[in-house]
Amino acid sequence: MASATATNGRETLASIAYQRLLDDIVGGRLRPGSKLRLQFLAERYAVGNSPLREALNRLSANGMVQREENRGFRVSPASAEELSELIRTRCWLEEIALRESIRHGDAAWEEGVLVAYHRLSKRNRLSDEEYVTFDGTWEDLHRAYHLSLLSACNSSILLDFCAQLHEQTLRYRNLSSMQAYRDRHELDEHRAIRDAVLDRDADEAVELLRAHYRITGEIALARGNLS
Amino acid sequence: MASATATNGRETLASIAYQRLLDDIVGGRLRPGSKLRLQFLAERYAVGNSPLREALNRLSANGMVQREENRGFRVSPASAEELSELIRTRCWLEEIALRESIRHGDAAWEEGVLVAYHRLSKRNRLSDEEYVTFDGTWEDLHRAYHLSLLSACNSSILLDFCAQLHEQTLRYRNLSSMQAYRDRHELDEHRAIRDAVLDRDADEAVELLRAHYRITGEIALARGNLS
DNA sequence: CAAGGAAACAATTTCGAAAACCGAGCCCAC
DNA sequence: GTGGGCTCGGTTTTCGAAATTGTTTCCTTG
Repeated sequence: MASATATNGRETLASIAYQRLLDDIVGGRLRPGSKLRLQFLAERYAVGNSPLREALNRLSANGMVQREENRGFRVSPASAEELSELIRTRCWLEEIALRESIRHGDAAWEEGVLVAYHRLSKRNRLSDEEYVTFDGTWEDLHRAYHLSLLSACNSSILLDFCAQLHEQTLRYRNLSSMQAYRDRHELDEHRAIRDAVLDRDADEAVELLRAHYRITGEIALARGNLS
Repeated sequence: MASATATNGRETLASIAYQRLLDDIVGGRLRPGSKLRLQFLAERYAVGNSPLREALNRLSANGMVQREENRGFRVSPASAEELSELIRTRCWLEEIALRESIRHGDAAWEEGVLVAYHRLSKRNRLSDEEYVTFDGTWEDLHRAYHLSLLSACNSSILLDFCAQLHEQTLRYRNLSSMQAYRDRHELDEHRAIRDAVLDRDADEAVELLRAHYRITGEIALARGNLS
């Protein structure tokens, strides 16, 4: 998510805290708007004061937590308005990135899309228990697939913004009841997008991608309990 | 720059350090790629270890400094490639924001643009010594003007991204020799953009804005000493 | 002489405690 | 009754030192 960060050999406590905080916020286990007391977090993650503050400061810079001077941190609140703004913005940015990718992507990019889709679809068919892998969770594969579509846009900055927006919308998704997604045939949508992309049909691909996000947003809006 | 931050009454040392670091990096006084030793910074800004680390972590999340685990921080390197990527991305994002603003902006927005341009032009004509004001430096007014153009785009997220890109390009501008900008008639360009915007001529406004950024980029590229 | 490894040094990272701060409750004057 | 100031508990913010990690140097060994 953070492009300006090279993860070296030994991980630091601050980075571990960052990851776990991000997971808990995106996963909805830390509710929107809730206060993040340092003592509570220190017990929860078994790390000290300083690494926690570093992690929280990083998160505050990309919008996951809010900071108020001398009043500590809280999880960024969630609202229907912000969600629709998020999706609107995401559609704008990903349209650009996707068109550029389709225009400039080479063979390696095509193969990357293909592989990312393949992994996602495999993961989709198999249950968690059957499919033991190091490729990561379904969410990881899903993120990897979507970013692979955009990865040839020739702007790591734009790609980074898109990744941030992905994370933000993922939070809303996790906040709404998971049952809402039962009747969704996401894999079909993902396949259709893949096909349009590999056909280099930019207009079609963009339309499918936007519909994909619109539907996600509508489901989250309809069934979400945002507080 | 950071939307998720409410600046309350009393300022904290971390925020002061953040501001001063940002100023020094954007202003080019801390060279791209140079190591940011904590002891050095602590003396320079007369703050302790912890607030510094917090500031650096915030900056690392929006790309101004790079972080390497267990190896500290350094100013993000600058390169001709990154500059052109920056400008390309900026043109994409601001085109969207400007079109949306022109489409949705109300009377208050128009007046905001007008006032922002007025302040900038006033500052332009007068020297620093004559024009004593609390409106801020030329750079502040310049930023305020450009953001006012986009402010009615109905996406604070997009606006935030644009502000980040503005800051990044400002750094490149400051890295190149200031003499390079001598023959530039920026105010004319700003006025032309303003007029097109107030006429609600989106195509014209976008074209002028992109040209504005392209020229800035070319000057910085031609005359910049980026290391 | 090259390669490997221990030791000394320098920097970052983390901890524990001190200081500063906010908010609430309370008292008192008006 | 009401408003202003004061203290007090809880929290955040900051500091100084300890622990950890990375780096360089120098010595030994093959």
